[in-house]
Amino acid sequence: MFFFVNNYFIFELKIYMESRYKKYQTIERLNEVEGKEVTLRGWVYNIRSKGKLHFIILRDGTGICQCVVFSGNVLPEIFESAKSLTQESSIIVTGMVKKEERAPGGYEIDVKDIEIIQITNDYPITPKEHGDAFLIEHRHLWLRSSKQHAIMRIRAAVIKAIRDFFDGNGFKLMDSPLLTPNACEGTSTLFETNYFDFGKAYLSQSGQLYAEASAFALGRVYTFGPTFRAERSKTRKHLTEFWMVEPEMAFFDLNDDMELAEDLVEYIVQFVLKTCQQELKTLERDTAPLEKVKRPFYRMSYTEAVDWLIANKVPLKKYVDGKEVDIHPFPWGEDFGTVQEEAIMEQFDKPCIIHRYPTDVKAFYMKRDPENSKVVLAMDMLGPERAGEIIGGSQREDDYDLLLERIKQHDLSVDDFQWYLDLRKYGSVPHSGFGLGVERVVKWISGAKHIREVIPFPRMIYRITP
RNA sequence: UCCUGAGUAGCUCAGCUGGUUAGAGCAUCUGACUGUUAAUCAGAGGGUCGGGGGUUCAAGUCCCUCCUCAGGAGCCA
Repeated sequence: MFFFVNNYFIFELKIYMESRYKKYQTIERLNEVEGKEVTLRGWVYNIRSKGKLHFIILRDGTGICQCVVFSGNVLPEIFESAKSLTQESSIIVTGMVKKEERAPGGYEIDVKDIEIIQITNDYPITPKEHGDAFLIEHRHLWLRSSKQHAIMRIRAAVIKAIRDFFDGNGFKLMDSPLLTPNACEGTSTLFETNYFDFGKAYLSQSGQLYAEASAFALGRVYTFGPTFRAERSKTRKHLTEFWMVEPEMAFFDLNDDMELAEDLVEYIVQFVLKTCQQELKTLERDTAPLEKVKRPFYRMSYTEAVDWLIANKVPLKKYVDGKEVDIHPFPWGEDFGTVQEEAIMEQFDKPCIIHRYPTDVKAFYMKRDPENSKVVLAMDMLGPERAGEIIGGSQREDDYDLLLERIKQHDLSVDDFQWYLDLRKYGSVPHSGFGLGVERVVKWISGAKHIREVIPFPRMIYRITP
C-alpha cells in the first residue's frame, strides 16, 4: 500500500506526551515491566474471594489484569479493604508484575497496596446475561464491558485506517457543512431546524455535493463526518446519525472509482486484522473470512445481476394493499431490496460491486452511461457475511445541460443548485466519488449483531438517550 | 408508515384450560475456604405481575384501551 509515516511528527508527539502529562503504567503494556513494582489505576471489573485470597480483575481502559491480594502479603487493613470492593469501584493498586499462565492476559499483579477512590454500590450491569433493551438503556455503562470495549477499539482502528489511507495517497481532508439550506436529494428524509432569518435549514444527509466543489479546487479530497437521515427505519443496520467518509476525485471515471473503493476496503480490513487480533479474539470473531478480503473483489453489472436473479428464481417482493406479493421473473428496472442483495451475496466470500443501475432508481447527479442511457455509472459495494451495502458511489454528471435536465426532471429547484451547476460551467471535468458507511463496516468486521453496538451513543428512531 | 412479538424481583426468565400466602437462577447482604477463571458451599432480604378500565365468588392468567420496548419490511451508507 502507498501509505507512508511522517517520522518527524510522531517524534514530536512522543516528547509532548512525556513532558506534559501524567504518565501512568497501563495494563496494555505490562509485558514491558515484568518483575517490577507498578501502580495501576482503574476500576474493579470483577472480584472473587477465596478465604485468605482475593482475586481482583482490574480494568484500566486499555485492558484487564488480575490482581492477587494474599492476606500474608499485605497489612490486615489492606486485606479488609480489598474485601469491601465491589464491581466498578475505582482503585489504585500497587504491586509486583508476575508472568502467570492462569491469569487472563498472561500477567498478574502481586498486590502490596490498594488505595480506594470510590466504592460503587449496585452497579446495574452484572457479569451475567442481559437483554438488549436493558443494555442499550445503560449504554453509558455498557461501553465498559469487554465486548463493547473491543468493538470501540476496532472502530477507532477502522477510522485510523481510513484516514491513513487517504492522507497517504494524496487526498486532502475537506469537510462539508452539516447545516444545509435545502433538501438536496430527497425531501422528507431530513432533520429540520430554524436558521435565523433564512427560515428552515437541514442537517446534511451527505457531503457529496460540496465534496465535488472541493475536488475541483484540490484534486482529490475526502470529507469525513456525521450525517443525518430522518427516515423512519427500524432495522439492525440503520442509524439516524452515522459517520460517513466520502472521497471525491477529479478526472476519475467509474472504473477508477471502483478500483479505489476496493483498495480502501482491502486496506481497512487488513489493517484491523494486523492491529486488532486481541479485540477480534475477545469478540470470538472468525477471522478466516476477513483474511480473504483481498483484491480482486467480485463485480457484476445490474443487468447481469438481474439475469442471475431470474436464473435463480429470486422474485421481487412488493407490498400491494399491505400484502406481500412475489413477482416473477424479477423485472429489469426495479431496485434491489434486502432479499435480492442477500441472495446475490450468498455465493461470494468477498465483497462484490454491482454497477450500472437503472437511471430511474438512482440520484439525479449520476452520469448516464454513454453506451446505454437507461443506466447510470453508479456502483454499490456489498459486503460478504450479510454485511449489506457498505459503499455507494458513482461517476457524476459533468455536462451542464444534462445535469440541468435531470434537476428539472426530479422537481428540484434550479436556484438552489445554481452553485452546483457552476461546477459544470467553469472547467468541468469527469469526476467520481463514493460514500462509505463507517458503522456498516465496523459492524461487518467486528461481527456485531446490531449497528447500535458499533457507535458509542447510537441515535435511532425510538431512542435519543443516553 | 406497515406487519409481527414482548412487558412478572436489580438482571434473565418460568408461572398449564382463571383457584390458597407469586417461583427459579444470577446479583445484593451475612458466614466458610490459599489459586479463583461467570469460583463453590450454607443462610437472609428482595414483588403496585407496564398503566387504566371491565368480566367473575375469584384475574399474573380472560376482554377493552393506552404506554413502552424489540424484530422485520420499505428507504438507504
